[in-house]
Amino acid sequence: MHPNKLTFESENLQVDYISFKFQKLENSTQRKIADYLFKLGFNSYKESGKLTKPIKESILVSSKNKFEVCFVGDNPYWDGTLLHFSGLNASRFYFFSKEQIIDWTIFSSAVLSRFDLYFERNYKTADKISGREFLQNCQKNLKQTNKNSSLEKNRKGWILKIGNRKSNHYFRIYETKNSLRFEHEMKGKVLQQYHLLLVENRFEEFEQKLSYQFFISFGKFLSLQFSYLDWLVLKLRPIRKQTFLQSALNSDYIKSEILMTTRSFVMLLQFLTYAQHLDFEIESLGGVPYRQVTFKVRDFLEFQNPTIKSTNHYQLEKIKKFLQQLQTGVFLTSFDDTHFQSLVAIPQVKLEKSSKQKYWIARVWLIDELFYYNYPFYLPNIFQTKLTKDKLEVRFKFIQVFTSVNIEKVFFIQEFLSSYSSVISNQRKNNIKKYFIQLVQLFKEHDLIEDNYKIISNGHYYFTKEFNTHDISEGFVIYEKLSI
DNA sequence: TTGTGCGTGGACCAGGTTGT
DNA sequence: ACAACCTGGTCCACGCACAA
Repeated sequence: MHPNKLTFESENLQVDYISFKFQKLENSTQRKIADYLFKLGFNSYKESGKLTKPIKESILVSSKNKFEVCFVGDNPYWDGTLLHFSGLNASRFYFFSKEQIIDWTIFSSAVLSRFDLYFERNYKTADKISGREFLQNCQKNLKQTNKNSSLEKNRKGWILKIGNRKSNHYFRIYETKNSLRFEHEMKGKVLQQYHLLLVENRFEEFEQKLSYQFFISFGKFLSLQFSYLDWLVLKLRPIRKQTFLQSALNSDYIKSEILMTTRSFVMLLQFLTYAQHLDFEIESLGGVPYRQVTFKVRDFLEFQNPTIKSTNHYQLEKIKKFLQQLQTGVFLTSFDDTHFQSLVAIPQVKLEKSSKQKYWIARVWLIDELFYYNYPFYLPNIFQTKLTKDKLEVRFKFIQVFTSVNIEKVFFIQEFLSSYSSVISNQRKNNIKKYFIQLVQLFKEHDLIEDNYKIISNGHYYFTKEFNTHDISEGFVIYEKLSI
């Protein structure tokens, strides 16, 4: 399965409601549908849409059947009929659809009219605020926009309703026993486009589109800094609109501790970016397609750092060592995501000197899937230049903190400075702080961060619109901008 | 005079809201 | 549910100011 494909299963989305509409449903057709669904385990009921408290009448019911559907006819302002599958009934019906045992000719006069999905976010001990406080905060933010919302308490707990029930997109976030449930209700024209995908069994596309819609919709009006939305941030990063920078450095989530030198790790990041644009041949090893890329070692050196001569023996030697290290897999553990780790596993590296020419040629096998991977981060390549030790460490630290899960990025400067084993002068400390600020400016120019920051003083965080070196002696905070 | 750059307003679209 | 209506946002043409 393609890693960039969103499926309900991979995204942990549950189907919670499905309904179909019939512009005109004859009794005979209704009977036929009821019979058909009865055989699949669904009891049929009917209701009148006119009554506020509808009475459920049986059409075809047996105690053997565990599921049910409801026909709603006799509507005000409209003389069609709706067929509702609620909760588990919907998820059962969708299961049958995916197993391709639904005979869609029975439903030929029906159009998909509503589809609900939900995501369940379990409470975690690290959550700083309660679910209720989170909902209150969400509502506070929503009030500043023109979206209408209401926060109510029902017998199960608090529930935040967003949008108009009648509108095409309606959202509810509510408490359950040990989770928050994020529910999205889709209706109308937007949904009707997907009707064909469903009845033609094009589930990959169907689920891809609806999952995408689900994440984007929630992302549009929720403030992502809350821990209850950690799952959403992870989903949105790879599918957001990324302004592609020239020679962007693509990166996945990097661990807060890496077990190698900064220079080697930076070289790996550069190599992953470099390899994207190389010519290749596909070869299969044990059923898995690999890309065999071939390149001159000196070309990679030039890509890595255009300011040094590509014939620099010392630098070439370092790259060769690095390439040989690649196949040992020591780099993998520096990435947080296990799936990504498996993608950057490199089975083989070959170095050879062409007999006629004088340059070294490298052949590297990379998993082909890696090249279709939607990286969560595309960053300016801030390493393509000769860097002093301090500059390099600062730049790497910056990338490392930036490629963390939370959209709030906290830089502890004091801690960073004290990690130096030797005593460092105040002037040097000052320069280090300057390097950090330069990077903040650079990221701001690339529109990768919001323009409000925080500075840390005596352990407290203060909002600010700008800062300079003496404001950040303890540290500072920036916020990643997720444009969707 | 001509070309460039920027700011304004109107057309258009998508989306949500309202009335039946 | 549907159509009519409203709204906010984007895009582009147009025109103005300014420099070459």
